[in-house]
Amino acid sequence: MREMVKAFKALSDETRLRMLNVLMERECCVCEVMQALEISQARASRNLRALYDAGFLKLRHDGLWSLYSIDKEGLKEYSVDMIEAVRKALEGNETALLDRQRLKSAERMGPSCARRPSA
Amino acid sequence: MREMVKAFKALSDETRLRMLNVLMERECCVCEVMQALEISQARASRNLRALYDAGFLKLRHDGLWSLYSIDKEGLKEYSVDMIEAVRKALEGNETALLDRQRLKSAERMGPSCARRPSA
DNA sequence: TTCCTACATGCGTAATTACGTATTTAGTCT
DNA sequence: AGACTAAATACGTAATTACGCATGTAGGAA
Repeated sequence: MREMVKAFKALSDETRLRMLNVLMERECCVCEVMQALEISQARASRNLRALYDAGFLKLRHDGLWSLYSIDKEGLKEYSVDMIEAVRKALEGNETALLDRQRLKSAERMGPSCARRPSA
Repeated sequence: MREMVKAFKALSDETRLRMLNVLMERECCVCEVMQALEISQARASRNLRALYDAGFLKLRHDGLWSLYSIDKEGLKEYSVDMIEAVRKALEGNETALLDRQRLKSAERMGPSCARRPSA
């Protein structure tokens, strides 16, 4: 769950989407991304790391360089069917289970909102 | 592009993911969601609206009630293959095109980072 | 009309996020 | 060793986001 929030948060930024776009071309070092997007080095480094932490990028080191590339498996995790992905991310989650439970019991108990129009 | 950022932003919040989880059960009015998640009315209303604005929910009004339900088509837009979804979201985008161009021309011109290790 | 309910929203505040600048860390070379 | 380069990060700041509280809006019933 926390994982999924982090993943979506990583994708909800224009700079990082542009980075994915560039990395689709090929594996890049930080300064290539920085030049391609015309952003500062610190900004490139930080945003690449965010994508990496969220599981969307692979990282390998070659001497002085940090080489980032797309982790297709990481991206695909949320690809097949987002509805199912959300459900899966929440189904082991205690809070989410309670949410559903409370929704269902509300059907029987008729709380303050019992007069809800029938679906 | 702005659309996609907004969509991911809407999904990058625990409250809203829990809402999707509950709405998978069935269409709900605001106060049902509010009760299921045990959150305030204002919070429920605002976060449902955020999901709606991002294109993930459908909304119909029945008298006094606002009934939200999952818009499966909206969710599926980002479902088939997220890699392709990102690419599509960016391919008409001028900035993104420039990003790619700069990346490619860097190969030829050998800027300050010309000594990048071969891929 | 008046009252009640369901929902939306304006406002202020606290928390989070993004970024630039400057610095640090670490690999490479002489 | 010292110089140079790629990348990471600490710090301060501005912008954004999420929320509670209070209020506003509108449908329905009396």
